[in-house]
Order: sequence, then C-alpha cells, then structure tokens
Amino acid sequence: MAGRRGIYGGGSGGSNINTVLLQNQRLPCSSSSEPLDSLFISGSSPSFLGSGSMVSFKDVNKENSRSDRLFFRSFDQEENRDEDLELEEYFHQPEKKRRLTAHQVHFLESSFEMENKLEPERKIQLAKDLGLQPRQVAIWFQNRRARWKTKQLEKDYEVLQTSYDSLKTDCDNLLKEKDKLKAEVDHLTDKLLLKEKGTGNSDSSGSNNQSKAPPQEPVSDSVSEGEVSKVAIVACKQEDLSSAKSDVLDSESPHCNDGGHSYLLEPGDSSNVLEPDQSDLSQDEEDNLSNNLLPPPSYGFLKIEDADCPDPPANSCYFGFPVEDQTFGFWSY
DNA sequence: TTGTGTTTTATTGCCTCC
DNA sequence: GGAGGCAATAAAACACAA
Repeated sequence: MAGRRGIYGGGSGGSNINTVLLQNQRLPCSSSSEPLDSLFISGSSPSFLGSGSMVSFKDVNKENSRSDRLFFRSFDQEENRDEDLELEEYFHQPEKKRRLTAHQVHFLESSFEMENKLEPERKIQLAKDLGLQPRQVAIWFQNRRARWKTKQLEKDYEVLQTSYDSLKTDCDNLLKEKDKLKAEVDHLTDKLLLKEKGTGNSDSSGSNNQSKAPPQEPVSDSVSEGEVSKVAIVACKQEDLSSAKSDVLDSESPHCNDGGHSYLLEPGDSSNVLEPDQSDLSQDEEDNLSNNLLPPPSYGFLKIEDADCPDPPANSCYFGFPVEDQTFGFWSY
C-alpha cells in the first residue's frame, strides 16, 4: 500500500525542487479563476505537471519577492555558486504544509456540495482544474467528509438532547400527577375507613332484620357509600390519567410522533409511571376494584402494548426522528 | 512576542470491496 | 492483491489573548 502513501504519490524526490518553485511562482496568480498550468508547464520539465499548488498565505506576504527572484532566475539561466548553495538549501528544506488558496477551497467546497464522494474521473478533473495532485484532492475530500460527519454528529446530539429534555419534562409531570392522585386516594381511603368503622359498629349492634332485608332494593342503595367513593376514585383516576396521557402523547414531543407509542422510558422505569404502582393500593382494594366495579382495562393506566398505535419500530429507542436522523447514516460509505 | 487553542493538510494503519 | 475509504493522529498554519 506504500504506493498511495508519501507526498502526493508521484512528483516527490527529485522533483520536489520544481514543486516548491512552482508553488511559490503561482502565488501572484492564485486569485485568478483560470488554472495557469500551461504558463508554468511550458518549457519546464515534465515533473511540473500536476505539481502541488498549495499556497501559504504567509508565503504570499513574506516570500513572494524571493520566490519571484528564484523563479525568474531559473529562467534566466544565471549561474552563481553562492546563490546555488542558497537555492539548494532552500529547496532541500523538508516540504512544508501549504494551505489551499481561497479559490481552490471554494472550488472544492462547491464540488463537495454536489457530491461528497469522489469518483476517479472527477478527482482527476478537479486536480487538473485546480492545479493540485489528485491525491491532494482525495485527501481534501476525505478530511472534508470527516468534518461534515463531526458536524452531523453534533447536530444529532443536539436533537437527542432536546428530545431527552422534552421526555424528562413529560416524565416529571406524570410523576407529579401520580403523586397527587396517590395522595388523593390515601385521603379518600382514610375517610372511607373511618366511615366504615362508624357504620360497622351500628350495624353490629342493630337488629338482624336489616340483614334479612330483601335484596331487591335499588342498586344505588345496595352499594355502600364507600364503594361509591371507590367508583369515584377510579373514575377520577381514569379520567386524570387519560388526560395526562393525552397531554404526553398528543404533544409535539418527538417520542409520540409514531402514533402514540410511548417509548419515553427505560423498561425499568416504565413501571413507575405507566403501570399501576403495586404499593398504591392494598391487594384487597385492587381486587375489589377489578372484580366488583370496573373491568381491569378501565383502570386507566396505559400499557405500552395496549396503546392504539402502529407497530413500533424494531429499534425500541425510536425517538420519532426522521429516518435519516435515526440511522446516523451520513451517507452510505 | 509568545503561549495556547483551533483548523487544516497529510500520513498511517486497518478494513472492505472487487 | 490493489484501490479506496475511514479513524486516529501528527504537524504545520493560523488566530488570538496576554
């Protein structure tokens, strides 16, 4: 693989001198939109072909006069031993990185926007147009893709962060609602127990006639006040939770975009909010509620599998982002 | 001027595809 | 096995505050 390594593939070694010279000679013309290869290639050795035109802006400011001198001297065929030594020293400096000109970068950017992949033909053409080595163009595209990917990751992170914040707010609201309802249940339960205590005492001291009373009395009368309270509690709970649920699921938050599936919680957390907390009610109360008063599903807690929505995506961490955002596929490499 | 952080260019090693 | 892509990294160039 060493063939594609090294300084721009070919043009290195003995041709470096020419490369450096050419790089500096092009500076005055770098703002032109016309590649000037022909100007420099004519009359020069073949090693000029495609030599890098990377330009340091420092060079523009500091080294133009010198490089111009060197350039013209090379064409004037003047010979001077001291200057030759100086030249040799200059040219034998290790090749330094030189930045692309603004024009070159702009050209490459435009090309990148059209297509961030670089086919060989396009690479050759770009290199030709810009007076760069094809390898340099390839490297630029590679680095540009890396930068683009980094930016994309940052964007995706921001989207995820926003989504998380929204979900957390929803979750906090639901927890508050749950606490409120729990307090209400406790309060009403206490009330009920107190009342039952009072009525229970009077019943036990009363005659048995009442216990033999015909059961044909209206249902509303046969249901104790405590049971009525329970019905009220359950109805209230169902209503409140439904509204809370709809608050969450109807919101603009991304997690509900797929039609009501609530993927907002980790599996371990879901029992805290979306399913009945076993500690909220005693087992007897729950039995009463489910057996005597209401069918189980009407208790009002949303179970994920009961939600009326299409099948969830295979990825349970779906947040409702557009497909391209979920996949993190910036492109198909 | 200098120290420091950021950006850009280029290399290296590994991987995949043909 | 070669070509090309990517991640990680080096190092030069650059920006900027002190």
